[in-house]
Amino acid sequence: MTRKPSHPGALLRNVILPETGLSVSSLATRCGVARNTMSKVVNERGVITEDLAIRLSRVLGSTPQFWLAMQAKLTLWELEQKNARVYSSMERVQTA
Amino acid sequence: MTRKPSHPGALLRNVILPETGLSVSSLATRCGVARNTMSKVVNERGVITEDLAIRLSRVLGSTPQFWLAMQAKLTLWELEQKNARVYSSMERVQTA
DNA sequence: CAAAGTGTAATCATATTGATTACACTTACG
DNA sequence: CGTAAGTGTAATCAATATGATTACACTTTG
Repeated sequence: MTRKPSHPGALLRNVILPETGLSVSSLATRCGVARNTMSKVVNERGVITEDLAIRLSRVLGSTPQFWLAMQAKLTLWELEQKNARVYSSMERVQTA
Repeated sequence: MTRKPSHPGALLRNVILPETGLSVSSLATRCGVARNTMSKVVNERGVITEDLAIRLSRVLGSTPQFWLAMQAKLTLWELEQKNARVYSSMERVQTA
């Protein structure tokens, strides 16, 4: 049981926006999404979808996989917490 | 522009199911999902969600990230094809 | 003051996800 | 033969997710 992985929005908010000098609004505009959508992500109330991962990578210059992997770590962690019972009841198949 | 990445279902269908001797039905049961859901994935008409990635990793013994990464490659490829115009119209921010 | 940026909420249309149910087909086996 | 198990597939449905739009109130900066 590890610590809760950080939300991609934290990286945007704490590092990338300050570094680039971009505002939430301008990042949203550049990515072609609503300001609201980007604000939710930056404030850790929204999810990085495949589409947004591509858009962020185009504008900010990393790979879509980077953003998706960061989001996946968090989503997987939350799911494991929520469904721990269910998951741990499943048995591993013998690899032969 | 690379070739279309293979669907995770192909790996299940061509390698893992034969290797383990599992049927689609029994894999579905072990994973705790409907037979229908698993059949769609195996026949490349369904998506590996985070939840299913965890279930598969529990039963088959790889990491959720493995299944998600494989799915993501395909999903990203399809998105890039579909929205090529939109994505290529976005400008990269100067890294300073 | 005014303008720009911000967080946030409500609403809405659309899409996704997965269970359920059903049908038809094949294969194995008594 | 017939019966059971496995299969692909489709329709339906409920629950959820996603994101645009609109709106409001607040802060900061010129």
